[in-house]
Amino acid sequence: MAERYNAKDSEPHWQAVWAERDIYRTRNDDPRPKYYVLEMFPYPSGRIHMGHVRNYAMGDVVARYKRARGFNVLHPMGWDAFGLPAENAAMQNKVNPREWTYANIATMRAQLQSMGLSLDWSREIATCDPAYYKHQQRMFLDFLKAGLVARRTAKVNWDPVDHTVLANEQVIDGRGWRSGALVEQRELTQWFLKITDFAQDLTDRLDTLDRWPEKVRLMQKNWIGRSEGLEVRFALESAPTGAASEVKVYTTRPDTLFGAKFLAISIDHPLAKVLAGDEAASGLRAFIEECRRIGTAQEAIDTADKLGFDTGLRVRHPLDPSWTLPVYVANFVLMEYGTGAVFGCPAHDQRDLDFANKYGLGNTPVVCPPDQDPASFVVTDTAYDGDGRMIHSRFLDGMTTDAAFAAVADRLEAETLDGTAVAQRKVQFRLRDWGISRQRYWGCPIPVIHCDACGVVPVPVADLPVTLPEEVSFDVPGNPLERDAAWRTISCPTCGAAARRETDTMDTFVDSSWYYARFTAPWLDDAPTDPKTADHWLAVDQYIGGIEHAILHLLYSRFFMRAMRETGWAGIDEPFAGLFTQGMVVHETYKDASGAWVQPAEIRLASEDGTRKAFHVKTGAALSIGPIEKMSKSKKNVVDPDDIIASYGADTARWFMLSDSPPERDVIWTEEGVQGASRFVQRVWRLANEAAEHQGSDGPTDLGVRKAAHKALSAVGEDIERLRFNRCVAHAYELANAIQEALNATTKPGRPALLEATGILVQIIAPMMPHLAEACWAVLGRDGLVAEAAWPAVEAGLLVEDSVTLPVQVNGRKRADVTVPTDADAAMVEAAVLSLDAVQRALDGKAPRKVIVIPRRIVNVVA
RNA sequence: GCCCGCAUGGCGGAACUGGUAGACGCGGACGACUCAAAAUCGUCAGCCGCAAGGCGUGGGGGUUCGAUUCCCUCUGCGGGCACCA
Repeated sequence: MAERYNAKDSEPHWQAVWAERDIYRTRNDDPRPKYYVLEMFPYPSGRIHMGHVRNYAMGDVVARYKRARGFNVLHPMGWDAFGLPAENAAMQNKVNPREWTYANIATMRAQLQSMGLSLDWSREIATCDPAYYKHQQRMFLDFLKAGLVARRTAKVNWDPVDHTVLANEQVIDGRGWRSGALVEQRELTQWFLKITDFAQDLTDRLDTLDRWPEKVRLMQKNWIGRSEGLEVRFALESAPTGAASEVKVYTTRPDTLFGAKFLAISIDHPLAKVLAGDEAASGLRAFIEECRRIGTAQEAIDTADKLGFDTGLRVRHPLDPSWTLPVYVANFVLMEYGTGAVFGCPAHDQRDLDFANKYGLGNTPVVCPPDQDPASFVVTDTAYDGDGRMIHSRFLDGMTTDAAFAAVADRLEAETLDGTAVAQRKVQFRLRDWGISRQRYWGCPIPVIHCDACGVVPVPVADLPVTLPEEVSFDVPGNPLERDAAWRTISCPTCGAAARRETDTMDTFVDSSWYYARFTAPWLDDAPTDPKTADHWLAVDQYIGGIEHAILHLLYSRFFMRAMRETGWAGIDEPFAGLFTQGMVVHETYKDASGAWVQPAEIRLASEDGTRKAFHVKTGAALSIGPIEKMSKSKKNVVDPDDIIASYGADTARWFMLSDSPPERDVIWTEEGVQGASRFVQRVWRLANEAAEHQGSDGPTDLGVRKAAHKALSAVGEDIERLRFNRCVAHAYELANAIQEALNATTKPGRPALLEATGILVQIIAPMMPHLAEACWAVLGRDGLVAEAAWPAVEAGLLVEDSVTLPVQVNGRKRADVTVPTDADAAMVEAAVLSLDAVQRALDGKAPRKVIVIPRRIVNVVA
């Protein structure tokens, strides 16, 4: 009798063997076809959590499987190591952010290594390492030279808790993505990466990313927000001094131009500023102030009423100069989108209708819905924004909305005002440039110098990296770099005069926008990448991570790859060919009688009267079982991977993470489920030992167990390719059941057949439970390591049966089964079916009208 | 408000491009082994019904010889965007 499998001894042993033989090191000059599998690298927060275990277990299955399939697999790991938590820790615990970060990295690296992941640790990178970020600074300078960087004053999102600026993508529901603080709008001079230069390409190429989840592509598409419209010039009847003589308006609905009732401009529109500058315009100034007061907090915008201020100015209608419209300054018009001015067509835009109704501007419907009578169609409280036929629109009457769009665009593009076209077709995007300035210490310094004489001067490449000062204090809020006079002060590289360093650091999303490219040659000292090597490995064949990066990291990386191509650091533009977004790890919550959360480690579960009950381990007190939620410290429903690995082993944790739910869905962590996984570990170990000891020549059950093995092998291969790990697990269980059954049978299979089947079982589970597989492989007497073994070939002949049992339906209702040769033709099957008693009984004397035979599936007799 | 997605036993889920719904696991019941327990092995189990049989994939309708799968509609849940002109 074999002893119980002891993961605690076995796992470190095999990890040492792998490390000693260095089998996961990847060579760039390996001639085999490449496969790059990557999981989103972690932020070194302190300890890994179950989400990491799930993510990295999935990636490891793919890496190990592809290796067995003969690919040269790149599977690296690193650390997204800059960021605010290090500064917060510094403030709270008086530790240096660098020391804090590197200590966390050491802890987490050991944790990941205890999982037995097949990672090439020789390529490990940390983004806070000057050896990494100096290349990032180099690329920033290249981008600057290539015109992909802008410095400008803009309204930005200010997080008052973290004391820093946030990009639009980092504001969730009006709050900072990290601090949760209500974001304010501030006008600041900032560095921007010009992601909008690629807006069209970023949206177009989404269609080619056929191995991305549809959901993510759609989210990015909506975020980029491409729209086609017309930019129309409205001439002012009389322009105030100092202002332009016209107002430009961007519209996606030029077809509704005859329904226009007013023009509205943003409070930040140049015309509004000119008007507000007038001595007498105190009313307008007060209005703008009022809007600003309401407008700073995002939350207020959601509930704010439409407010307008009549300027008294009028503009000429572009299609009829004798027709004039009033010009309002309105709080709902955004300066950042389009031209900062809109024309209001109340009948066909709800927002315009609300505004018009409030200020008594009326409405004229110009699009008649298909189911309405043009003579009687009116709009009162609900705008109609659908398609239809044009009415009350002069030369457009009777046209479809699409035709009217084209007709208006054609006419206004042909007409001129002061010598140039009245309008032109334009494409607009919702996407804004990526503001990367952060007023924080623990980030990559932006490598520029501010000189009073020369302006903004790039740091010479030879002077890179611009490193962070070692000694920092966080006694006062704000950016320590700004207070560090010694660090800040520098002479101008151009004129030599006293100058100062840029004290903003880069958004940490910059760090993670190119790490996948750095992994291809992380040892390079004089360049971010070797472009040939980068192009060899990229795109990443399979990228795996959380859905929360659907826009942020994944969009930034797509931009960065393009910027790297423009500056010669790579030749491709899409970094991730295959993307998979995994679900979260969730867990039940528990509360004691006082309503305090209790963590799972302190829980004992029991079944009483058929219902699950929870008790406190120490006090024995009954606890209430609450809803299943994402693991979080606040709800205390967290399970520590270290605890699980210590008590069950890494293989059990990995197996359970892959087993219960489809990988894209949330998985519920349960104690029972882990125990089930643990039982299976022991079961495989027992089967391997029994098989190794099993004697006997060929037996009658040989074919059965071999068929089961090859069927499972074939299915698992297919399912790993499609990342359906839960099905792989099910197939492994089925094969184990079949082997068990063969061993229990009175006439047992022969030794060779049993060893073959068990060997296949071991290889099937190897990508998921590599330590156990290695131990079983040795027990079975196989050569070398299963981690280096080739994936076994499926014997196709074993997948087909000689005969099949088909269900027989009569009028769609199952009445019998029929067993026929697999290659039987329809006529033979039909004859066999009609001779069945059950079928004749069901037909009840009626003649069959039709017999439908779906080969190897089903037979349906229609009477 | 707009745009997506999802809904299957007590639970997690499976079902290839329309072809036996409920694989596999968890939980459950029973049996074997044991002085006993654990572990292990085996048997059973969608629901109603003694049975024959009937009903069953959120509700209603449709297409089809046949629908968890396709179409329409309603309900519920989840996600994304949200003054974007």
